[in-house]
Amino acid sequence: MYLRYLEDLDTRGQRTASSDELAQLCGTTPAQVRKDLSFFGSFGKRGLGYPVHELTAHLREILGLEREWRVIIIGAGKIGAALANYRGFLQRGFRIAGVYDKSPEKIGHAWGEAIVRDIANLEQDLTEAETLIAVLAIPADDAQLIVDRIVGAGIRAILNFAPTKITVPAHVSLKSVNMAMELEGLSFALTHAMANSGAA
Amino acid sequence: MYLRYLEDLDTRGQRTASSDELAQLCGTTPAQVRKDLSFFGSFGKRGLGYPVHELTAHLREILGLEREWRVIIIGAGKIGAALANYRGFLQRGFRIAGVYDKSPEKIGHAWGEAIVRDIANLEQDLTEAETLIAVLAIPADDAQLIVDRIVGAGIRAILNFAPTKITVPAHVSLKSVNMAMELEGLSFALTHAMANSGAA
DNA sequence: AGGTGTGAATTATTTCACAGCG
DNA sequence: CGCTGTGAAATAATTCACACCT
Repeated sequence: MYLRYLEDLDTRGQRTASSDELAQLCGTTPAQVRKDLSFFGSFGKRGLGYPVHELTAHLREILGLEREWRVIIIGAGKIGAALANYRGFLQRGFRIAGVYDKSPEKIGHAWGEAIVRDIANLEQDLTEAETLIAVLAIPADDAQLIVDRIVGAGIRAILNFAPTKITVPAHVSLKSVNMAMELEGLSFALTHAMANSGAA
Repeated sequence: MYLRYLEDLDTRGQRTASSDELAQLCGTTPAQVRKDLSFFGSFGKRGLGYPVHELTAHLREILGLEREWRVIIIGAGKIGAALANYRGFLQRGFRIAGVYDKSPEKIGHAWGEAIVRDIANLEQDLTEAETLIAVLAIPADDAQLIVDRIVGAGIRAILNFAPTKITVPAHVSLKSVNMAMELEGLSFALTHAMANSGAA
């Protein structure tokens, strides 16, 4: 999050930013900003704030964004399409290395830059070029099966959009996004008329 | 999350579930399950566990899912399409009440059940039928502007997919999903080879 | 003055452990 | 017995507040 706003500031040519300013942008507190950043090092200058450009580079380094990551998308449905076209990915060093599906109607069709490949080729393709990240955009039923396969084929991180729990070995990182659950959270908030201070 | 798994158990005809079992399913601890549920009431039976069907109903009630929510989708791009087609929404009581866009090529075209409407009609439409939830699937640049408009028109909860911070008044609930940020989290985990225990 | 880095104090969350009910 | 509900204990996260640098 800090990186996002620091990049904005950097683009606008701002040289330094105080913890106060970053807190405002990110919707948190100055103390929080200082604690968070100090966990990784001592980047600020007393009396001045944090050097925007330098800190941006530091955070990129910390997040492992200096290299390019090959990402495969599994599932050439609507969600897969949305993800493949999402500019944010390329801009931040994530290259769509392939899109896979199992349905014959989709295999072979061009898809943005890529061509939809048969999911049967997966293991083969993954051994040819190191690909560690997979985005899962398939129905819930197939999810765990596919996960086991891609983990077996060497995938080390998964971003899951299938609305189901999936299990991975300890050496694999997993993040899940469940859109229905997000809406239910909003339903709860509306039902209980809770306060919200407008954070992002 | 509990609701999701309880519904599964209910469908399979299971009558009761212990905090141990729920913890296993949800990837948490039995103590956590009991604390969480006890916050809302005393649903379990000692020696037996929680009555699945009954608890499911309680949670639906708590989450405000007994009623139907009208949801509008703003932005008829790829992400909007993915969301409009997402079954999970309807299954859980969220009815797509309209899809809006500003681009003339898209307006008027059928779109699943709905027809893409001109975003200029927004205020009008919203006053005709109570609609409190909006899903934002538009580019970052337009986001805050649109948010101000829909909030002005009476929207009280927003699920934001635009990769930018948006600000809302205190009475409006906001959840943001930032896919690039999720991937960056995975990049960090890979770079630092952290452990992960396979939670959902 | 202006603003970081960081121990100490506070507040929140999670886990423990056990009394008590079915 | 088995398993919940819940105070008490242990951890974790956030905020305070101030020494210290520029």
